[in-house]
Amino acid sequence: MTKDLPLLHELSREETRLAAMLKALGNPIRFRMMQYLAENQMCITGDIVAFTSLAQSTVSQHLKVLREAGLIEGEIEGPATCYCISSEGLTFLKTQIGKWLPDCCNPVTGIG
Amino acid sequence: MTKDLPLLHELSREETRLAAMLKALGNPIRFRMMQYLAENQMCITGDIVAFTSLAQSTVSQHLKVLREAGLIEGEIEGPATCYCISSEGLTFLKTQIGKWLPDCCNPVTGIG
DNA sequence: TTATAATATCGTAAAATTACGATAAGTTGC
DNA sequence: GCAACTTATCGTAATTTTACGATATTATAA
Repeated sequence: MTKDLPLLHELSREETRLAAMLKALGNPIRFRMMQYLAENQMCITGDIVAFTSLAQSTVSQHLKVLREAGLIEGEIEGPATCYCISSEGLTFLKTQIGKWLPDCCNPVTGIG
Repeated sequence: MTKDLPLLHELSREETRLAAMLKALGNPIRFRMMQYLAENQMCITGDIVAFTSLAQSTVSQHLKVLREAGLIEGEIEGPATCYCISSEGLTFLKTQIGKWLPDCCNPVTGIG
């Protein structure tokens, strides 16, 4: 599962999680899905399928990527699955990005 | 160049740029390269090649991705190229992520 | 001009991602 | 039990990404 990076040292656990989140969000469709989930608070897979005009299996696959990255949470609601944005995940993302590379290019002061 | 998203509406210009940055940073090697550039303020391609144990052409390709995402800047210094983190780019990234999905899961208060 | 040095680009093979249809798995109601 | 409904997973083709060696390209020095 964990591939060796051809670098002098590995990323920390937190850095690895952050990079995985960034990778998941780097896909425009998943990026847009997150926005849709935020707008609607929560929704079921079928809503997103209707929203995207993608095949149901494709949407389910994208949701799996977002879920495994810890960006969304899914709960079974009867025959459907109800997805919502993971508050913990989004907080982690914003916190980590906010303090990322602090010695360089501070976003408030511009000093770095 | 611009692919149509199979979604009800496209991403804005800023959202598209943000997604491209996230995609570039989603690769662990490029993520690590950014850290290395931040640690060393700036460095030439050869430094990163020695740092990573990747082929020179591969490193050059990754640097191109980071540069096209607006995350780093390269300046020709004699026969070499001197790279540094783009202050504007990193500021954009942090600012955009900071205010992304504001109606959901505020990182400070947790209300949303 | 020639040689050296550093990097970018080209061509290509391997790996990963993306998307789809088909199918399986689960829940609800009869 | 069965049928209807929703979603997840499987198998697979097309595309993209990644990595490499080989080859330009550009700058410096003699």
